[in-house]
Amino acid sequence: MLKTHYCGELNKSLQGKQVTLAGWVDRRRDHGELIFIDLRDRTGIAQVVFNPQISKQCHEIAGQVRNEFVLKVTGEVALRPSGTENLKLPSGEIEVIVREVEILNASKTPPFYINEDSEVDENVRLKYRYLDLRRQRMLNNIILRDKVVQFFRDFLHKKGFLEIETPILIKSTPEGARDYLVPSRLYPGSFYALPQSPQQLKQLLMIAGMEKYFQIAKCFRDEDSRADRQPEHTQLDIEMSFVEEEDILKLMEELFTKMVETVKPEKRVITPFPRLSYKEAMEDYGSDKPDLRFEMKMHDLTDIAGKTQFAVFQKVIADGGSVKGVCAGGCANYTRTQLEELNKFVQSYGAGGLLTFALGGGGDIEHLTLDMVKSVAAKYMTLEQIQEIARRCGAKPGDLILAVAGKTKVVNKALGELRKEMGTRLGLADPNLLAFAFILNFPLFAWSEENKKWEPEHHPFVEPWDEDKPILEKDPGKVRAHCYDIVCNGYELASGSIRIHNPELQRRIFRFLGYKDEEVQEKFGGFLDAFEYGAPPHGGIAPGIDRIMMILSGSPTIRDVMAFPKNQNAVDMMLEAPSPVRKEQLKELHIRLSDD
RNA sequence: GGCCUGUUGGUGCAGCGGUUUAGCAUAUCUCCCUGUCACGGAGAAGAUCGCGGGUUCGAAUCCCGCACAGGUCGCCA
Repeated sequence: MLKTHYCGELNKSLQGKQVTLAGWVDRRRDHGELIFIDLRDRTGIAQVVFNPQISKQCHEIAGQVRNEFVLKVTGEVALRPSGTENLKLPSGEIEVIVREVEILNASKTPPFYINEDSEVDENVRLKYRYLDLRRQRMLNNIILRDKVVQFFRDFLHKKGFLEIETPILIKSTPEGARDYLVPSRLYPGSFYALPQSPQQLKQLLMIAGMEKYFQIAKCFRDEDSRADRQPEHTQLDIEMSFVEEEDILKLMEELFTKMVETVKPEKRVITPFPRLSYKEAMEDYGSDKPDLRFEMKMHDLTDIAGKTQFAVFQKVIADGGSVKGVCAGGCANYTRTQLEELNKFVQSYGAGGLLTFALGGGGDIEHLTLDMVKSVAAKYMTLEQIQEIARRCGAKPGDLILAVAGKTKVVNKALGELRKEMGTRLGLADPNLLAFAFILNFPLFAWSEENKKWEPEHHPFVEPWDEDKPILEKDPGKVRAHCYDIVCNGYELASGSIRIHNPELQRRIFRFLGYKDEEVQEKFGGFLDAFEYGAPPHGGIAPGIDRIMMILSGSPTIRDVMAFPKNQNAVDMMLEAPSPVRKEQLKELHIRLSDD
């Protein structure tokens, strides 16, 4: 090794020892005679001092050094002169008096600051990702990620899981996201697909008798990116045999609770994790991934609205829509401009507009009078109706009720987003709280307006509830699934289900979904055959590691917790991928490009 | 594909129709400096204001188109 110690591990106990450090110049402070250099490596920063009276030669070299030069220095660890200690640095009580220095490599001036956490255009950061990763915040994220993954591995191994790799070149499946395809050289016109998840493979591992499987699995989806979505991401993929829904939930609760205790003990977790049905989540928060760090529930006001003379309400209700509201505490004094901003906000999610009731004055809601209420709808409503709305929303004078009327789906989306927005504006979400929750009782099927048929809400291998099996074909919308999500702070962190292991039931589901037998055989044949050979009851789940990291590290995007992410347009700015390939490569793959 | 926002020296920002020779901070370069730690001081250099049109006596500034980026809707079993 070119070094005897790491910068971050230097402290008083090494006083008088000779050490050799190697790392990057974080900062240089040149006082003409004395030169101080903050030498940085993965573990931290150590101040090294160049004194011409100790070594004239070293001092001269230090004079030529610039930021990000790679240095090897040897010298004695010494206590800093009294009064010059730097308490901000872990190694701030000591410094290294340099007697030998070697420039291992020079560096160009970096295109952005490495040594401070300033905003930099993300494209520049991504192009020079290797420099971006030198920055403290990025390094911390990478180190935290390592700890988390290490924890998962240890935890699951202790629970008797086997870590098993599954192939990356697999078969394209018809449903779900768009596949990334890989052309086959040996079979003209045929393609492999990259896994959207190792779903079928992990189920086959259960049939193979592995009983408890996990994998840190790369998953690929050729869909548009988002702040929390990338073309490729990593899942902690888990599958177990002989389990019921409750077993998986218990395991996950322990996994996440202990993970946070281990890697981020300063974060608060509420146990047991709250359990919400999908229906409750949608009704109370307008989302299947509610941010439960604060309450501010949505309340259904449709029945009260129906009794008013307000035409907007009448029309919406006649069309089968709903009216819902939330209470923004203490916001009655919002200005016209602020309200207009919120109005625009809900409109951007497709709502017709935002209806507000500002409840002026003080006291309690029983003493409210009409002239204390500011709302365009007030003149079409009685005081009693407004009071009823206020009571239902839990509003008191001084509060602002925000209501949206329209199609139920739009109302949920728009008001749900507004709820989150108000939570942010009012600082309701405790930044140290990780509000985990299970979302349960998903419907097995959802009606597709687009395709005019029932489609699996999750995927076609999900086990329906036993008591709902009789009505599977008769009342498909009512069939509940053994499907569960884990949400945290407004993100979907994991999704899983108990799978169908009975081939007869599986065939029945496919028949119901409108697949012809040949079609099923062609698309899932190899997979389904396996179920004829003693498939154990099994189920699993797959937490998204990148999203976990986003939340744990407080990062605004998934890109900040991945070493080498792609930008929103799925381009790797550093490697410049994707890129055209040579004609011969295409020819070998039997691919000809079309002109359009 | 739609919508919103942004694009000004290396980086981050200001300027939003006319003394702006485009300003500030920081980085860079030169010189000075023995206790700094976001060291300090003096000076210098560095920008066809994303691209292309248009409006105007005059455009970084207003309008249109395009490109790129971010956010989002659709999409993501």
